[in-house]
Amino acid sequence: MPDAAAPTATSDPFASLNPAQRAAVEHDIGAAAARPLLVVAGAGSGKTNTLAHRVARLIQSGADPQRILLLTFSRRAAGEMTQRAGGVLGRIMGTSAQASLPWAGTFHSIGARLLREYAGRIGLADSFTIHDRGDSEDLMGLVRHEIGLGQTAKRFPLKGTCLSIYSRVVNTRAPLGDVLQSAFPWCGEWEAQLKTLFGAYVDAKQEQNVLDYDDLLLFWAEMAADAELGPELGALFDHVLVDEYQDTNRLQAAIINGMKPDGRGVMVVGDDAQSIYSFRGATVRNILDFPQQFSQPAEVITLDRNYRSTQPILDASNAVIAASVERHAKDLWTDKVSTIKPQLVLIPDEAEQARWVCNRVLEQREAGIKLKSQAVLFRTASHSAALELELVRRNIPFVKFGGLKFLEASHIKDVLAVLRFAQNPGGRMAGFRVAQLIPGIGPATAGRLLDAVGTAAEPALAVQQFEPPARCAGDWRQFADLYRTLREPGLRWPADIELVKNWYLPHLERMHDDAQVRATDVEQLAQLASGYGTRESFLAEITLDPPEATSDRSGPPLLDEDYLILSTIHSSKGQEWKSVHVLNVVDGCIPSDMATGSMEDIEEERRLLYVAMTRAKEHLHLIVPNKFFIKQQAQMGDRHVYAQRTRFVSPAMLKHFEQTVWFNADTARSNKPMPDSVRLLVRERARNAWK
DNA sequence: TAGCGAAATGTTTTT
DNA sequence: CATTTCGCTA
Repeated sequence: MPDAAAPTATSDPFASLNPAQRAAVEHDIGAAAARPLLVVAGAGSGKTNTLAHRVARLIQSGADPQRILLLTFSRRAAGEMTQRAGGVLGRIMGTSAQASLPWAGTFHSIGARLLREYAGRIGLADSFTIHDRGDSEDLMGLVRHEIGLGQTAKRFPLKGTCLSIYSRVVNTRAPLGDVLQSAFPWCGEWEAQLKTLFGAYVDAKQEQNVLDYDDLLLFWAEMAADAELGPELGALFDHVLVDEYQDTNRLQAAIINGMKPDGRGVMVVGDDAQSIYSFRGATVRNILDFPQQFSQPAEVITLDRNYRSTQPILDASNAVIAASVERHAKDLWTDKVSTIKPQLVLIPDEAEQARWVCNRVLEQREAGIKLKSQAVLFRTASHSAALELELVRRNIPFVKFGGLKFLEASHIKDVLAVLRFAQNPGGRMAGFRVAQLIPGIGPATAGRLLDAVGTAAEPALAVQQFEPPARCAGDWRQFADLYRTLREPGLRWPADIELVKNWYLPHLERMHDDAQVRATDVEQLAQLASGYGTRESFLAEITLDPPEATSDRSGPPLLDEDYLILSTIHSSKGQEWKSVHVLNVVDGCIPSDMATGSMEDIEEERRLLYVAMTRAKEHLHLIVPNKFFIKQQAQMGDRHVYAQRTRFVSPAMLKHFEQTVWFNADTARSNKPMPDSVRLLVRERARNAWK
């Protein structure tokens, strides 16, 4: 986040704040109880900084850091906030001691912690494991199959769709019928069957002692709504601070409301203009309605001074967002003058787009902007494919955020499944996967095994005694021994993962040609694991906060090495760069043609473009390829599509942009030859990365 | 019933 | 196009 006014060492650490930020920081300090507070913080308005100062100020005025609940969007944000608050605190108290905020984290991770602590009280075994999206889908698929929805006369929604519907129902707290009508109209006819399916799905989860993402919020909300537990939970915390409030859903609002019905000590920060997670059930209504949500009205403070971008960039961004329908009105302003307007670059096609971006990135690098200070943003992970090829061809190192995850690789899933099965023998998805790693064991045998384990008092014993088909007896012995060891109480983490690794590697070798590469990943996972205290916390954290960046073929960039940032717009949230390129700013990509169904969808796409644009500090380029390649459904095959500039940049807004038309990047290159020195340097670096 | 080869099928964003 | 699902054979 923007370092608004980076506080300098002065007698008053709050002197650097502007009046609005200061008002937020000082809100009801010294009063008997803080009234609820909504801070509407525009992009780049020093939101993180303000929140960190607020936390420091609370602690300074006597609040107990152990009793501050700080809910952030990602763990990275939580870490940043803790660190900054610690910094401010250090200056106040004259110590360098870190403010330790034990209750800082995402809704989901805090939920997992609370549930673990309260498990006994709500009839949950505390050995529960958490299903990630993939596991949840698989379980949904299994249940779907079991109750015979697989072969209905007309096609029944796929498991992924079913899970999306279920998740939306839970997160929006809306009746199934409404959700189907508004978000999944083509599934409307299946309402009754879906209801049965979801019931069975919930039963399966409970039987197996597993929770999915939604349960972490749902169970927490249920506790908060309980007459006895709700007040008890609320009493754990004197202050509840929520970041990125525009991206919370109704379930999350209910959690806050249940814990703090009078809104005492509740402070939320967000920007309705940056709400981009409605597909996850987030509703902009949360922030719009917040002022009236509690038994007493909330105070509202608006931060509209932007410390990030130049005025021309803000002018263009303001123009884009001004067209949206409902919002807390605010126009961002700054005193950063500049004569450089954002560029709107018209380009023939995607290949030229990739070349143009590479040229421009290198040019800017020559001009002193490090690769790390430049980012390329796009709506969909696959939009960067052509660019990635070009970057690799030119040996420009990059790291990509969003899109495919480490966690989704099958070999990583395998290893985690073994650990999960050891942690929670009732978790069938994990057990099912693990058993089938052994050659000779398929779905049927695996099913028998799980039945045996499920009814046994001592799971390890059941595994020992299980009799698989004779031909896999040897492999089976090895697994049974591993499992027994993993279940032994004396085992000290991370010894577990070493054992699993040794057992798994031979299987990996047998199953995959590229076992080498995969083994490296497993090794990496083991490294990661050693950073956690227990198997339980490792499993919980890794599913709730997976390592997010994937750096493909350009080689693993060393930490201190310079590399370009590629990111989906969603993953770019809260970040900033000196120079930002936005790819495919055309109708069909932004707004995505998947999201042109309702007006709300389109509004969200507009905000998405706004978020992308407001990431830029000095240089902003919106690139509009005239023609782009589309991998369409079988109907017409792959084909080129002629695209229009996005509808969100209307003709009236063009005055805010400098338009550039690029017919052919080859000609362009001969006009502006790319300096050889750069190419050589970058190549050398890339090569050195392997030495 | 395991495991392989053939056919269909569908594509956003993420905790 | 690449993954998942289906159906067949050993």
